Amino acid sequence: MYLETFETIRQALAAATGIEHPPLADGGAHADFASTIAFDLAKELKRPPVQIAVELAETLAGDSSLQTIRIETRGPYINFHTGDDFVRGTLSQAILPGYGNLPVKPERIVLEHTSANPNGPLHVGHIRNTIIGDTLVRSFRKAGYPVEVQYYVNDMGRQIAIVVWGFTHLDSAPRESEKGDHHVARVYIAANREMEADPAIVSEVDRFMQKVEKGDAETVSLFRKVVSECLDGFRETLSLLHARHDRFVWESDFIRNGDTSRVIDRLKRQDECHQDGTLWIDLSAAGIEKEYVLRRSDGTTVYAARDLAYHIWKGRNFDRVIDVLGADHKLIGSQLIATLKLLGERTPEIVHFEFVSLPEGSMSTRAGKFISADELIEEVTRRAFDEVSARRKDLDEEARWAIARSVAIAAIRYDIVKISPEKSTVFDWKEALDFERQSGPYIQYAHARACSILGKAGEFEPAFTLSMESEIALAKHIAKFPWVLANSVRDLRPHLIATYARELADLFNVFYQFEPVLKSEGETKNSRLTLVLATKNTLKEALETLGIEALATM
RNA sequence: GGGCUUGUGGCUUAGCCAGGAUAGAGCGCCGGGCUUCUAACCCGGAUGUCGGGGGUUCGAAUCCCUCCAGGCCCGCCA
Repeated sequence: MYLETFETIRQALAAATGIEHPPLADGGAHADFASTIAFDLAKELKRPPVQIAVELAETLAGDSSLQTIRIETRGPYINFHTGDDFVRGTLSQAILPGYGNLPVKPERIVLEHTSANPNGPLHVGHIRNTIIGDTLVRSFRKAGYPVEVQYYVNDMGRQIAIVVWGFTHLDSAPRESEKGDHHVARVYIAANREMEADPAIVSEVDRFMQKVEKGDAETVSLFRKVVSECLDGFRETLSLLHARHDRFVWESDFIRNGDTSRVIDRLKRQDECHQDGTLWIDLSAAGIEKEYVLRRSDGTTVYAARDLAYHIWKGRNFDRVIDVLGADHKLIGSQLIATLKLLGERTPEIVHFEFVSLPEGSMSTRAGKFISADELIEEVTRRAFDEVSARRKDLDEEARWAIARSVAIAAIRYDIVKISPEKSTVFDWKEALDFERQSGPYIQYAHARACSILGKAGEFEPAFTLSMESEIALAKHIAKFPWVLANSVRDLRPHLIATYARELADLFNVFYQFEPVLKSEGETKNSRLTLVLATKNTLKEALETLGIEALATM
């Protein structure tokens, strides 16, 4: 109802003023919708905006498409108030499964996220990428787009060569029940220590890199083995976080299939391409002064070259290419885009997020300075179990663990997604372990409360007569869900969904506090039950878009 | 040094791109509310030079300039 009503008013405003895109916004505390168009016209008509607003309001009142909308002016502002039909329309949509789904679109999207180097477990910085990426994937799918999710496996970088050196030169047996990614990290950290002590090892690592690029079978299989071991660990962690990739794309494939040398050959024909030892691209025309090196003087390619091949492949197979990358990739992201433009290829839309650091400083896999996602999940789950156990003595242990696991992921995902990606953050255990307001569990709890009421109510006849302030406010917020989803997808900003879901839970809790449902009667009871069902459904859809389970009980 | 980015009550933050009506929340603090649909809840109170300064505008947290502070980047790493 929100999107439709918004459009109706916008068109009426356009018709009344002749302005093609009249300003119209959410009315906030003042109204359902509001326009400041009188300010714009005041300058043009050289008349006071208040007068213009009054006249415009009169014209709009005569518009047949706005019959159910109350129009008033407040000084120069024109405010629009929706009526009963808006609430009725909203609730009848919101009680249906899949509420918020937007029309199916033909554009196919490939979205790449996480793509951490397989040299150690995912840590609390990496999962910011995962959670932003996965929430975007879910949002896009709900918004009607077919999406393929890819993980780009950097399987031939220097870090992996270091790991391989460690596996072949150090005591590298896995420990009892050690996850593959943690095992790889241990060897990687040890190998780095050895390298610091003996710089001669660097040339041995270089040899591994040359051999893998040439396709030396034994070396390739060594690389594959350690990378696979690490990826198995990643998959386990990602699955705990409810993030799923459709495809893992291996970087080395773009060497083997010739795509990398093909893109370099194409670039050689460009004036911007220079070969003086290294092969590099001059992107100064795009405002980038840094040389974009694609090939080393020893003839091996660098990451950037393979990344170009990967992006060309994505661009040719999909209509939109979206990458979620850390802010440290901003420069190379713009270099990548500038080079793809040079070649006339499709360019990616890149969502950058800022770093997560620890109170003692930035994280480093090499130095072993990080909090792994696995540790985080384990600790938060333990705390959630204590919390559930304290509240639900009626449940057996297995049931409590099940709720705790779900609550823990809700807490983690929400804690991360609620912050705008452009803010750098310092990881804080206290916040990670907070299950109260502005948390994932808080929203899950509102959903569980709604489920509880509906479970006790049994069958009922939908009704739409709402009159209390908290009822109307809740219904009007439910109306905004498709609009918020559309904005989130348009701006590539998943945290809008997080904010929305929290506000919805807030409004439901206020309604819950003041208006009894099961103890009310007749039309009022059915209307409140309808409102509770609509809320439950919207909370569920919003939570699932955030990758959080909508628990029926907790 | 250059580039990008962030700076909003004690702490965490929304709002900024597409400028408008008293700057929203949460934590913490103070005071209330469970024989009532799950208190992971709700209500009330105190707390703000929206980093500083200048500018544009009828109007600036929002746009521009400048300064200050934090983060990130500036590899033949990825």
